[in-house]
Amino acid sequence: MALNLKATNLGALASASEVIFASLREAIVDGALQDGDLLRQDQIATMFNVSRIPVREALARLEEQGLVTNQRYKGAVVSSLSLDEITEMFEFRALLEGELIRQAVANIRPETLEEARQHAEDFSSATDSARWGPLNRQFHYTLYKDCNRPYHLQVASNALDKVGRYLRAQLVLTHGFERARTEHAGILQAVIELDGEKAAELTRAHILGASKSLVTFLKLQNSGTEVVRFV
Amino acid sequence: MALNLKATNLGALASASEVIFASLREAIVDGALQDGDLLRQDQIATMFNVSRIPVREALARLEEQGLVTNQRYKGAVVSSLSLDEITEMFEFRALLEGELIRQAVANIRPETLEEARQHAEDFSSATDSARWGPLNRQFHYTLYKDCNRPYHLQVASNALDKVGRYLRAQLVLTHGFERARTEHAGILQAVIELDGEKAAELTRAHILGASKSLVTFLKLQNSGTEVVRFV
DNA sequence: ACTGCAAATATTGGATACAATATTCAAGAG
DNA sequence: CTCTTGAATATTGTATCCAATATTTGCAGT
Repeated sequence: MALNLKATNLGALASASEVIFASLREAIVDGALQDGDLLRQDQIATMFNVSRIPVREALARLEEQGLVTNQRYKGAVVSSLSLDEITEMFEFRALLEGELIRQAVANIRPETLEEARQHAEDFSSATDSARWGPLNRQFHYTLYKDCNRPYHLQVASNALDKVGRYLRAQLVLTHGFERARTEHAGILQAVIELDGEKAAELTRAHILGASKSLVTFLKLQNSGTEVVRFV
Repeated sequence: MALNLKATNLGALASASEVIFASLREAIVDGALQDGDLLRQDQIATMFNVSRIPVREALARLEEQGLVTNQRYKGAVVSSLSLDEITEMFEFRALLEGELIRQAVANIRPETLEEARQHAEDFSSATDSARWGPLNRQFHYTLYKDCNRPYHLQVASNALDKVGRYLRAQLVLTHGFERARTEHAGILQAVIELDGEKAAELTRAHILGASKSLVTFLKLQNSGTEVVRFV
């Protein structure tokens, strides 16, 4: 008899440390926790009603991802990036995501195209700026989906996580949103035309353009005395 | 009074979990621990004369790096890569390292050139095949050093770590060593000529060529019944 | 012998307890 | 008052212990 159950793999259910890791990660990526924020083991443990052991494991993982910096006997802080580091991250993304979309175009499926079109529309029509970041991500990563290169995708995704906060600032504070709308349309069109090279070039330009406007903006901010918390 | 001491930063000294992490990582990267090997917390803890707590943190970090796979309540095993995954890793390295060397050539310093020349020579003349892996790495990463892109470098280095074992197999078991000698000379020459584009192209070909011969070799092995442990 | 079950053992995940280090604060010297 | 210094407090790193789960072993029935 074929056992027809959608068996959820119980063994794979999340452990406490996994839940905490995912939760902290999300908070950092989308800005609920900000650069330099101190992460106290005890405080986090209390929030999740666990001991510090799984918290420490989560923090170790986050440090390995570069989202958190640990100082022995001092504690963990949310990593912050210098202007140079931000610039480098965007260059990295341009290199990698350009390649991703080129490969994806070679294998693109019609459903993926339709899905991407829908995401582009959702992004365009979103009025709540808090949703721009995730919708932007969905659009791009849907297009990359068919590239058939899981490791490339994961590395790209990690890199995006590290600048997620800054990217949101760019969308919200530098008219990045309006520009992204038209640039997304261009990328989508290139993919529809199955022109991988063009899609790659537009994607790189999209990312590097965002970087440029973000850096310009941050330089202006930095010339003031106060650190700006863009949320 | 100026206190004239060479102060070592005590706070930066390694914790138990860091030592264990580094140790396990090295063992995995250079093959002392092999694909599928089971890592028992208790056993490792005993070896380092500590409790399981720091071991668990080290394993969490290793998992985040992809060198180890954890199964809840079952344990951690050294990650193994399928042929497709190996192929992808080498493609990734080709993309990234090509870019690294191009950027490095643009900023290359004479000392770096001299150092790379020396490493190429050391590699060429090494008779102990156990040293080929590290020497190969030194040659390439010396050339990348001046690229001024620390994040790119770190990601490339992580990717190399994940295939370090397989790369060693390629050098030792497929005449990769002889080919690498001449290919290194070509890359070095391109860098000396400050031809970044050529250096990048040769580096990509070097990596993809190694991938091809490795995959061919592994396919042959896999057609047999036994898993081959190449050390 | 082989299968199915249950107790025994082994192993991991996490809580509690303690040691090592950092930070804060108050008292005394100047 | 300001600066130094040492005790008090806070926080992290690790050991020990217990709970949850997996694996192995022994035994009964066939």
